[in-house]
Amino acid sequence: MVDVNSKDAASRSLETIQRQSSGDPAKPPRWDIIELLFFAYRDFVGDPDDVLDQFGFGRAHHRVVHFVHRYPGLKVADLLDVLRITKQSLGRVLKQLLDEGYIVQKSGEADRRQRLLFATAKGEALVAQLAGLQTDRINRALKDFTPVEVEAIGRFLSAMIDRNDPDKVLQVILSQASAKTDGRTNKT
Amino acid sequence: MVDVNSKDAASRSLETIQRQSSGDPAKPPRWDIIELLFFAYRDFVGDPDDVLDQFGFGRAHHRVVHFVHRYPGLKVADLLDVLRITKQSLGRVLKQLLDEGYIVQKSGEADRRQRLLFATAKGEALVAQLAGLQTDRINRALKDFTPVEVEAIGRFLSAMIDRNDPDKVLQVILSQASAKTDGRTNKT
DNA sequence: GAATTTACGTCAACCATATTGACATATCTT
DNA sequence: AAGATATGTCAATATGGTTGACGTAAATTC
Repeated sequence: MVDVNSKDAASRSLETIQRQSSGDPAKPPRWDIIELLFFAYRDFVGDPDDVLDQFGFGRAHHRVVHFVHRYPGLKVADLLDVLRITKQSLGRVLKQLLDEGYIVQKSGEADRRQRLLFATAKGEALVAQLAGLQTDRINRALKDFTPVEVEAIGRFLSAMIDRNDPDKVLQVILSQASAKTDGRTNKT
Repeated sequence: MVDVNSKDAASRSLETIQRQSSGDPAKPPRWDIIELLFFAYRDFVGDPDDVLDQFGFGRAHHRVVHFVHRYPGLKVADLLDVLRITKQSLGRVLKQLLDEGYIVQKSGEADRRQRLLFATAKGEALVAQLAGLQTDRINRALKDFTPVEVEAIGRFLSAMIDRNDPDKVLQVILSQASAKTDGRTNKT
């Protein structure tokens, strides 16, 4: 069992630490958000795992096929920026997805060195299935929230993301997110 | 570059998929939340990485020492529930943290088979430093939010977590989260 | 009190996913 | 023609996860 004197010991050490690290007791750690994020993400990414298993895939494959599906014509270099892994690491799982027909490559027209990536119907179906599971969880969670609250949640997640990031895909996502926010803000 | 006909192709294939998988066009995937969560969590857990590197540790060590610090007297079995890994996998990183003095074990008084885990001062300092980085990001993100909005964000994260989970630590966290919510709700 | 179950540890093999470093090829840019 | 860029590939290595088997001590049950 979790020791119920947790609160006791935790808060005692907390005070000590505050002074040690920053000397600013006005900025206590956000334990609540830190831990809620951990568990929320754990369960969120856990949903697709069983399905992926059936396909003989892992989370790496999910990430790749997801972003390729969502941003058709994505370059390999873009994908590396998004996933923040090396090309060698990407290579392995990308090759599997290509070999098994979830993704296809086309040479860029303007720059024929580029390999533009596209999801096949097979790839789209897989992404849709996985996104369906995650969407169900999200819809369940948002069931009793007002549109204004939902907007605030999106704005928070968006604000948690690094801005100084030359990631093309991220730019699209953030501009879409702020477009929605602007719309709502005007209405208010 | 991300192909700018993304929107085009993505929405075309989307309609197709909706009908395929569920036949319910009223439940489009929540692409926005799905992707915001991915990027937010990527950057959120990315903060501690550099510090951990300096200590010769990885994210696995972070998770272990974090929960031990936060819930002093945590049993090994509890930790396994929280982290959802096997004892063999936990064993490796736990042994390192014990050997290097970030964590200590005590036998349970009531049940002497149990090894209750406690963070040392060294362990607490590490957790505090890492939590400081993540707290900075959270505070930055929440800077312009109203208390009501912040409460909604916590409620959302909480609602994203599986309920049917006999995890003791999680029960504490969720009860704390709902306690806060209740307080605010009464005030409203 | 003996048998069984529980909590934990450990050995060993293996797998997925990541890394660094070196090098190759085709293509674009200068 | 020279150099830079986009991608692919070979090889070695690290981290963190898995399954399976087995051991020990302590609690529980019969």
